[in-house]
Amino acid sequence: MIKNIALSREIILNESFPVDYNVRVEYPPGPNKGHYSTPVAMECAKIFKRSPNDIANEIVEKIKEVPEISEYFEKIEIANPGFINIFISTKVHIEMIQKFNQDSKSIYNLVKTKDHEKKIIFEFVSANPTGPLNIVSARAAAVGDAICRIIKICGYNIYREYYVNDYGNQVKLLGLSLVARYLQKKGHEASLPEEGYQGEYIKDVLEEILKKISLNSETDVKLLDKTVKTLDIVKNDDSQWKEKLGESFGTEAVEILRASHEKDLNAFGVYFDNFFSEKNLHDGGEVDKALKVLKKAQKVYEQDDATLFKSTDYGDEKDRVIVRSDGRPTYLLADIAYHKSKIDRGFTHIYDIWGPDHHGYIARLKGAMKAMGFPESDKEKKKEAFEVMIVQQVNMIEDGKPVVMSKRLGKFHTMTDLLEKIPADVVRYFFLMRSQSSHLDFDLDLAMNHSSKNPVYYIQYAHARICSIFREAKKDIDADIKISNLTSEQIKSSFREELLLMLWRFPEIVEQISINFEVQILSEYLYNMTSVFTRFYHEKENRILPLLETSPNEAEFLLKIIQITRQVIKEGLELLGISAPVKMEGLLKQQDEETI
RNA sequence: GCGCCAGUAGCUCAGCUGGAUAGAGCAACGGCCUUCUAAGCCGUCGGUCAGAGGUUCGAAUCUUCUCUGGCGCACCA
Repeated sequence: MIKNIALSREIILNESFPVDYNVRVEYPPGPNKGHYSTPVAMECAKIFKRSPNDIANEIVEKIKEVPEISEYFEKIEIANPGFINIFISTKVHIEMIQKFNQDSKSIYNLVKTKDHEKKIIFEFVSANPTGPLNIVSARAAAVGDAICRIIKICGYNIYREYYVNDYGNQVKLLGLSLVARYLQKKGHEASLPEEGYQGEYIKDVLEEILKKISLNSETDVKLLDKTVKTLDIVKNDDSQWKEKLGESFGTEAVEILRASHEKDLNAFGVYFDNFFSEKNLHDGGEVDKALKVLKKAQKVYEQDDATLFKSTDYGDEKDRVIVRSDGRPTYLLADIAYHKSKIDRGFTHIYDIWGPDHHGYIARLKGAMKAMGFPESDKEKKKEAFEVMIVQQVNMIEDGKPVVMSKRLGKFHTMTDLLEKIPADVVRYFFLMRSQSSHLDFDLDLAMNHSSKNPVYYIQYAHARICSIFREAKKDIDADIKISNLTSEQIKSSFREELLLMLWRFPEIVEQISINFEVQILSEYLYNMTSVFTRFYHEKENRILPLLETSPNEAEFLLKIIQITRQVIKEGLELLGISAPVKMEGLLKQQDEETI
């Protein structure tokens, strides 16, 4: 609908007001101000040096002259200081109902354009494989997954990737931490390395490695086995031996942890097309290649035996070391190589979601992308072709106090902890309720104690109610209900038009999110739409079962409305990765027990 | 010191690329089950949008400064 209005306005505008202008269409604050409105006259006032009201008048007159456009508008009003308020006609409702009647894809107004040919890669979560997934990773997973689902439903190709930092110092440290735990287990004196990983999970990982050794006889495992068996005769201060064992342990542990991340994410309903290994990047010489590209672009220089990238050329506050004085590449260079691989693999749009501790990193990586010649921006959309989003931190609040999270000290709330306490549907909704770029206080007590008042249940409840009505009416929920002779009176009364208008917004909102990635708009919308539905539901005139006897025509119409409502809730929740239950009995029982 | 995110109702937060009377939920108070699920609905209470200037027809939104809070500023990843 927005598109139709904007389009019609553009036709009109181009005639009398020849200006390249993007017409905005908004939802007005109240029903007396129209169903849709546009401030375009006010925005153009300055350009043409005329009063907004004048311009608005002229536009409205022009619209009235074009019958194929004006038949969609019941009336158009001008409100001070120059808003054009549009009231849509019954014809629009009838056409929209038919549209929703077809397969669910057709509601998104999918016209394949050249824009749909772009290849998008979306990288998110990418947690270090040195410990269990934490809450921020869970948030990133929820947000990234929802954005991917929305982009996909809008007809784009999207590839989901997870970058695994299975290389470097942290892996070594992880391995040495395991060696220390192993020695302790065998009754030797051993202390964790400085900055080592202290979490309890290290012991579980160790057990799993040892189990693997006893079950498996693959070559590298064999090597490990041999090393372990000779342990007792080796002095435990033999650092060379420790290094070697640490390396094997580290490699094994990283794979175990990575696999557990994947498992946790799958349980959360999040899937990836690929897990991209940093180690392969190093082993395959890709890191050196990236360095060569930067050198060729003349964006590197040497200083004190180290190699630096001139990120200041791209607005960074200082140049960054990419090769250390001892010749080892830094994480940044590897990351540049990783992003180079994204370009090499033919992706035209590269999006990342990073954790809050990486925001200082954006400038330098964006600089590197430019240095490698990746297009700066996509002029048609407002997003750049390479965009990094930051998911801000999550503070877990328990008993009114923030819970301290630290991976190194082993005191943290993992994603698994969270999902044990709170159902995945609720966790997802909480993470998707607010914009990812702001801090989030996650009140555990509130999430658990007030779960029955939780907005996600409210939405699911509406879905269950609709399913229940169809059960009671003995109708198939997917039945093709034909509507005939719809009158304007039928639509206008008892919150019906309010609900319909709300429903027509759904594809508009989904499309909007596919461009700006602000997922919380969808959760907000679903809640508000559900609220309008519940009001509609409670109106006596909208009670369907009695009407089936007295006025089947009316009943069919109402069934059609709730059928579409159900379709929107179901698809909307699906885009957020949340289930749409047919019944809510389980929770009802729970609540009854509480009241007894 | 520099940078990022923020400061909106008692609490947690929405408020879309400036637009009309600043919105939800929770909490508090008062109504509504002979009626398709009361996990609900209706109503009441509650705000100097941290503060001060600037831009303009119009600012919670953009901009500058100040104050407050959180986080980040490695030849770690």
